Amino acid sequence: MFRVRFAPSPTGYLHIGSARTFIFNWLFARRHDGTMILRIDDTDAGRNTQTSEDSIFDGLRWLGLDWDEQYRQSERLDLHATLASKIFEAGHAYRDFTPAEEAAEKAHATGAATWLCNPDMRELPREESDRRAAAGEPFVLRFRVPREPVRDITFTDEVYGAQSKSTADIEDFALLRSNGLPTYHMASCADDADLRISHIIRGQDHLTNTFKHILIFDALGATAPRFAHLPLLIAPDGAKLSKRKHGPVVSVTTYRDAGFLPEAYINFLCLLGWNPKDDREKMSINEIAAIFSFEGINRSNAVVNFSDEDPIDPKALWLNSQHLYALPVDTLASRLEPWAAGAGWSPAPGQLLQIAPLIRERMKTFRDFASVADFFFLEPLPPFDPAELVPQKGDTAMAAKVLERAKTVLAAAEFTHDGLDQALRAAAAEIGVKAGQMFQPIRVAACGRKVAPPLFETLAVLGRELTLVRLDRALAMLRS
RNA sequence: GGCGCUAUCGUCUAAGGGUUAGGACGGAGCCCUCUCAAGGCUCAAAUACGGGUUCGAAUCCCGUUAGCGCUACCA
Repeated sequence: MFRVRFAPSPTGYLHIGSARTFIFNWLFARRHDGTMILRIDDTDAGRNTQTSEDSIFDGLRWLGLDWDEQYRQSERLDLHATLASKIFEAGHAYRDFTPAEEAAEKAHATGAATWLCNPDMRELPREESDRRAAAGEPFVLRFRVPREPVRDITFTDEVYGAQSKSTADIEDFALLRSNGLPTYHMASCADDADLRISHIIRGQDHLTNTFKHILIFDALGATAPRFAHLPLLIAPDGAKLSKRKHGPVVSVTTYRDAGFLPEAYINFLCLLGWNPKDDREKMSINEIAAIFSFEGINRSNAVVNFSDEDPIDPKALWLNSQHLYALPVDTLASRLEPWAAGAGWSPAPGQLLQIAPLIRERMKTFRDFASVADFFFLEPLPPFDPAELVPQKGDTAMAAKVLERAKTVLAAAEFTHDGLDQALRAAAAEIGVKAGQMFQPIRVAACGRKVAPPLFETLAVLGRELTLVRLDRALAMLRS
């Protein structure tokens, strides 16, 4: 039985890289009927905030992906302490009484040179260590990285393959801070062992940490899980995505607020660093879950292609439009409701159902809804330049003639696609203008602009009464 | 600095010894067409560099360069 976990630390909002990590874990769990665990890694009390935790849940809720078990690291401190002392008692860790300031100074003094350990502390006799601890002297518990002799720590990453690192290059890292709280390495491994995590799927920034983690699992007498590291998401400038430097593009809420379909956004994220090995692009999460495997994950970082002018990756936009188009009309209509309300409109029952098919291929995201569908809801129309009413290769007189003729024809025509098609084409022929010259003034009169959905369907939805009112108003504009 | 990882069109990627190096987004053009979209077709666009191994290298090896990561009592 496979068990995986997503372990965010609540120190910001849900980052898109974190969201992707969650998704890949979820995919792996669902693919293998495994268990998906959400664990809040909140051992750094100083940096955690409730707001951040809320925004992580908000983000996950929007994505619509579930999990099976949930834990909070701060509620498991006893376990961490117990396992840390187990490591200490087994001789795999020692107390380092060096004051924090002094340690920082020392690290500074050596420049950026590799710091391995403080031999004085590492070799401190147990009796003295016990005595000083009993006297209340603060200490950091450090892992005693085996180095006599030096040996290689190895593991096989599911994505990156065979990995190896010499213990000569691993410093004696901290397990417990001087305030008694576990470090990330300690808490994470203790929980992973206790929760019997079978696969750790996380960002590649943890690849080198894995050697330390294997050391901890060994010291604990636990079998290390399998590891799968994911290539990172980076900015176009090659830097790691950060809020400070790149702004809101790194938050999933940006995409939610931009009117993305969560399923499309998930699709987009999946295609960053993973591919199905065929040419499929638009896929549902379930389609992906059915074929997901580590083999499809590549090893180089992926750029999220945003810019100052456009904070959204064009491919994400395209994928969203594909998902939008694939939505059944009634589903689309109901998804449109909040956006109509957000624009301040109150659609009549069934109105969105009529509008949806006319605008579905004209929206990249829901945010386009307001600008694409406004004329269905605004009455009267916002002011527009009467010159817009003039057709190609025509003049004001032609516009007026067209609108006059349209009035009489539309007063009688059947308001369906075919009825309007026949009536208006016949009218154009009668007054000697081209079809396009006939349609354009009517479109502008009815929609308030030149760019709109196809005329016949649009008029059919608008209805005879409103159409005639707008034709009259346009005619009046022309005459004034 | 040390250690680790990575390197195919602008971007996401396919091709794991033999291909005119394929697809997608974006860009350009054409077609379709009542405008705009959508759709169809076409074009431009890549194996970082240098050495090997091999009959043959994007693919394997070494080096260089570049990027990223780790090097905290952050995660």
